[in-house]
This record gives sequence, structure tokens and C-alpha cells, in this order.
Amino acid sequence: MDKLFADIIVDITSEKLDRTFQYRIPEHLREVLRPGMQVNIPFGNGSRRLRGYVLQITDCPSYEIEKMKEILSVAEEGNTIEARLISLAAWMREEYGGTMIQALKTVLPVKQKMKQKEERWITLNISEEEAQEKREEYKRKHYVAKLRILEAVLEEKELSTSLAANKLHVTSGVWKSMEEQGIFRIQSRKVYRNPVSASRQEQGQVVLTADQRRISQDILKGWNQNDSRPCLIRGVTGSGKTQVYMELMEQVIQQGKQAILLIPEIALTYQTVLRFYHRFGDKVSVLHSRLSMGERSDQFERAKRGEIQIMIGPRSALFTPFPRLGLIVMDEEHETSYQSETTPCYHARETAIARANLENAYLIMGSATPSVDAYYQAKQGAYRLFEMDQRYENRQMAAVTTIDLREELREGNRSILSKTLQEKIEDRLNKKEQIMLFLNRRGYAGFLSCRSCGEVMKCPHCDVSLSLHRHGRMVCHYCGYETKQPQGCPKCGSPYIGGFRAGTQQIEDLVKKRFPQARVLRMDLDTTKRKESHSEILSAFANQEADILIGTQMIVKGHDFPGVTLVGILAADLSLNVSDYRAGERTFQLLTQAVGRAGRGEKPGEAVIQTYQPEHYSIQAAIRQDYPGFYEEEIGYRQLLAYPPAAHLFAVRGSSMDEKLLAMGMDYIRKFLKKADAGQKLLIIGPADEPVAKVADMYRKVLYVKQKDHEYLLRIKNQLERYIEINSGFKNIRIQFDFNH
DNA sequence: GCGCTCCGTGCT
DNA sequence: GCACGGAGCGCT
Repeated sequence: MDKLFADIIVDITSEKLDRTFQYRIPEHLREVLRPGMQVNIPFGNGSRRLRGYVLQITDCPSYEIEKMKEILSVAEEGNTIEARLISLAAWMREEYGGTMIQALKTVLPVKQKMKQKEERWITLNISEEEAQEKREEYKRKHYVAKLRILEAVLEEKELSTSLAANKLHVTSGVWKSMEEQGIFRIQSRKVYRNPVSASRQEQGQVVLTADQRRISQDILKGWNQNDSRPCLIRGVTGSGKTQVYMELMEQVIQQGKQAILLIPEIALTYQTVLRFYHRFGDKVSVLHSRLSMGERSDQFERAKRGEIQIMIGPRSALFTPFPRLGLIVMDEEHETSYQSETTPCYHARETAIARANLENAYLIMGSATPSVDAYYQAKQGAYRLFEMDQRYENRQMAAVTTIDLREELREGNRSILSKTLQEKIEDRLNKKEQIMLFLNRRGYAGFLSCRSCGEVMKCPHCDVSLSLHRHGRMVCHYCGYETKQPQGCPKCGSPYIGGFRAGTQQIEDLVKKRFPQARVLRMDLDTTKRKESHSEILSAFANQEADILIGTQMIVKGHDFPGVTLVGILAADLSLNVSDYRAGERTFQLLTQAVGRAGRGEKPGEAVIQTYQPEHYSIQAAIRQDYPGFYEEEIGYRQLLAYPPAAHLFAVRGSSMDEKLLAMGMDYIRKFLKKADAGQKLLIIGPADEPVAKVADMYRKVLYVKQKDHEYLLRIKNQLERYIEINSGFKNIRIQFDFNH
């Protein structure tokens, strides 16, 4: 006997119901019912007929069988937006692991208990004189409540019902009866807060540049010929990709369809949004991190009802429930914020492709420095590739000077500011022009490098930097390789070997000491903790209230400062030494962006790149602003070491309070994978500690599996999921799966 | 989400 | 004592 019960989810969007309920499966459905099906079920006190979603079929009851109700019937799937989003969730679960509930919650966000309590307002419905008469009457009759509220309305002209209840202690019965007698009028005023209020500006004819026109026409031509492949636009900063997006959105909207614009959170600024408001007016809505869950689902609700045509927002805007989605645009495609950090660890690019397929919509991605993954797909022909190398008004690229920090040391300058950079800063200060100093220290994990020759301690097996741990241990976070910290440089023997220790704080002190006349602003995690401080600092700098802005990567993303003519990159190779196979890619992207910050105004710009490894291809390519050159080098290296996109990298991440249990569990997973891999096609690496091996008392380990065949890996992943589910030994270990991340 | 019960309040 | 609305709760 089996297939007796089904775990069913009723309505995930309500916080109170975001769990499963178990139902009996009637005889005639036992052979038919499958997880993923939608069914009609009786629910609640009156056994209202509701639509439910089958998550799991089982033969063991988890509720008293007598009280369990029976499934009524299998529902017609219907091509509703919900049905399409549910199948997207199913795809995400299959692709990224986790439970169906987690996937559903990501796609159909749970409404927080927001009582979108509509405010109702009480106004007088009779003349002032009549009201005065009523007032006397109430006084005579000792109708205290009616008197209080009448006097308040006379006083204020307009009174909200909540105020009446809370401040005046008058219950609704009172004003209801007064409304019936015609004394009051009660109107509800439902105000949809539009996150940005700006009116559409009537623009003259939008004039596209030749490049912009060519690309939008090419893309349209492809669509008309039923080429539904995603499009990737590589366009240098300032080439005007946004104009192309807007042009194509216009086309889609004219066909009665809707569009989603994805942008990384950090680039979601007032200016960006304003451009779209000016062109599309109130057809546009914005999702941003400041919105509460309630306000967010409000925006989704408006999208569903067809009140808006364009949704702008970060990763999660991808799930906007538009009834007829026509186009998804993904700007700054290479940004890391498109990767979700919580289960399901989905990537917005892959998920956008999946959604576009389900909805028959088109996808456009754009970036000045596309991810190696995306460019590889484009080169393989899976995406259509478009390139724009012309800058707006043919503005010049910044001139780049490279400083070899090893030589600076040889000449006796041990400061982080090279002589050349100091001279150039002095010069700009005299000319009253602005300067940005960028310290590239993303994901800084104590690596070890030689000040003399630039040599970095690397893992002999994985070609990523070793991380410095306590007691002089050097550890690889991919395979777990371990060695002792050397006393001198293994290459040149120099004793000047150590971790890089300079924060933005120290640099600020140094700059202030060296240039006492300069007004200096610093922007990093410390100075931007307060909510608004991020934009305060940026606008202060934009208003020329400071001469020098010092900061981490947050200063180089998406902000234009026309007054900046010099960008100093203090240690370009810092991000090369992160223990991550994408370090080279990240470095190239950051440097290209940083160099692009110089000379956005009329005056030509200049950039100074200081580095210990001037010969590294990422830095060389960034100096030349040469994406294709960088890509060729990088893809060769990925192919050699079987990293994505040349192969698929599948990570199994485990975390537990119990260190020993975790180590054992991860070991069992390794053994299971070895056994499941009958064809011996898998390359299994690890398990090793995560870069941060312990977070909030949870120990963390990771195991990597490399393989070219995606389908094969998916099959292995599913087997592994079942194995973990069945074995009670994994009860106290949290396992998370992760593709190509 | 809906429908049920419980409880406080205003008013005759 | 009655009517009504708000809050809290359970739904398989």
C-alpha cells in the first residue's frame, strides 16, 4: 500500500499558510497524481474549495487520518501567471537544489503581515448650522461619543477613522450610524505610494547614435525572424546601452507587453530611475531595498493588474508577475549581486533565460565587461553578441600610467602612494580638479606576498592564493592543501614577505598628512553604516565639497563625477589574490570600471595603476581597456584547469554546529559521489574549509565537483539529494548546493 | 486567505 | 442586554 497521502501547499503568499497540509489521495487519483500538480482541495471551516500544489506523495501520515480531508480533483493547469511562476520555481528547485517551498517562496514572495489598512476619512455631510444644532441635541441627550466626534470633525474638517478610534475612543458603530443619518460622509482614499514621483517630460524625438540604431535594429530583425536567443551587448562605458534598452522596451510596450529591467542594487540610483521616468512616465515602477515586504507585494500587485508596464529593480524584480512579459533587460550583467546567497542559490542570468523561455519573452544583457560565462556563451553561439566600442561624442579614454610597486620599494619608497601618484595629486589639487583613490580590497583574505618580487603564495593544485591562518598555516580553500608559512620569499629569498595591511582609514590619514590643504572624503563600510550616508557622501563629492574621495569598490560603480580627472588605483593586484578562480575576472572588471571613472566630463582623464604584478594579463588588459584580449587569456586558463564555463563546477556546502559530525558527513558525501560516479567522469576536490570556516558557531565545509556534462552532474546531484534525505546521519548538517559559483 | 470565537465598548 | 468590530486562531 502506498501513494496514500499528499503534502500540499495551499497559498504560499500568505505568511500563515506557508507550510504544507496533508490530504488523503482518493482511489481514482493514486496512479495519476504526481508532485508538481495543481489540485482542488477543501480547506478551512467551511471546506472552501481551494487550489493547492502537490509537493510530495507519501505513504506515512503525519496527521490524524480521521481528521484528514480528501483531494477533490486534479485542477486544469491553465496558463495563468501563477502557473508559469510555479513552473519557474520547479525549474529552480531542479537546477539549484533545496526544497520546493524555498523555491516557491523565492518566486512568489510571502506577504508580510502588512495590513494594507486603507485609511478612511470622515467629513461633514451637512451644513455648519445643522451641525451646530446636532451638537446641542447631543449635549442635551448626553451622547458623549457622538458629541466628541462631531466636535472633532467640526474642528479638523477631516478626520481619519483610525484617529477617531485611537485618540477619541469612539468605535466604528458610532460614526457608521451617523453616516447613515447623513451627518457624515466617509470616503476611503487608497494612496499607492509611488517610490519616485516624477512626471513624464515630453521629449523631442530621441536621436540614437549610429551604433545604437544599428544594434536595436539588428536585435529587432532577429526577433522578427523568430530568433529568440538571449542577446549580449558589450558596450564600453559611455556608449549608451541604456538608449538601446529604452528603444526596445518601447517596441515591446507598443505590442501590449511588459518589460523588466534588472540592475544591481548598487547602481539603483535616483538618476538611473529618473531617465526611465522621463521617457515612460508612470508606466514605470521601482523595487528597491528600502521598500517593506508589504510595499513590495503592492508593486507586484499593480504589475499583475496591468497598471504598470516596466518594473525596475534588483535580482528579485525578475519575478514580477506581469501578465504578458515581453522583455527582460539585465544591465551590468557581470555584477556579483545577480547571484543569490540564500537557498535556492539562483543566478539571475540563468533564471532570466528560464523565465524568458517559459513566457516567450526576449532577454537582453549588457555590460562593459561581460562575465566570462556570458561572453563564452555568446562566442559559442548560444547568445547573440553585439559590440559597441564607440564612446558617446567620441570622448577619449583615460590615459593610463602603470607604477611597479616593487621598483618603488627598491628606490626606498615604502609608502602606498608612489612618487608619480603624489606628483599628479599635487598637480590636480593646484588646478582645483577632483581625484578618486581606489583601494581594491574585495573579499580580502590574508594572503601572503613578496614586497620585493611580487610573488604570491599559491596552491600547487588549484592555482588560487593560499590563505594565511593562525599559527603560521597556509591553507587552500578549494582542496584543503596546507603548508607552513615560509620565512623568506621562496622565489627571490627576500625577507620582505607578509600580508597586505592597509585599510582606507590608514590611507586617509596618510593623504591628509601629505596634502594638508586637501579636503578629503572617505567611503567604505565604516563610513556608510548609516542609512543615507552612502548617497550623502557621493552627492557631497559631486557638489565639489571635497577634492579627494578615498574608497573601496563602492566608489567605482555607476556614479559619474564630471569633475574627476585623476583616478589612482592603489594596489591593483589585491583582488587578484582572493582565493577564488574568478579573481582575474573580478580584477579586470574592477580596474576597467575604475579607469572609466576618470574624465567623464569635458576635460580628459588620467588613471594611475599601482601594482606588484604589472605583467599579469588582467592588469595589462585593463590598462589597454581591452576586453577581447582579456577574454582570450582568461578562457585559456579556465579550459586548462577545467573551471567554468569550460566545465561545470558543482559545490556541496555543508554547515553544522558539530565540527566532527560535519567532517564525517562531508566525507560520506565524497564517498557517495565516488560510488555514484560509475563512469569515473567526475573530478572531486575537497572537502575543505570554507574561506570563513566558522560563522555564528556553525562550522562550514565545501566540496567541489568538476564535470563538463551538465546533465550528468544534475543526475548525480539528484541522487545525492535523495541519499542525504534518507540518511538520518545528516539531520544536524545543513547541506546546500551551488552551481558554477 | 476565510470564518470562527472571544471580548471590550457604546448606547438605550 | 444588544450590536458591532477588532484581535486571535486554526485550517490537514
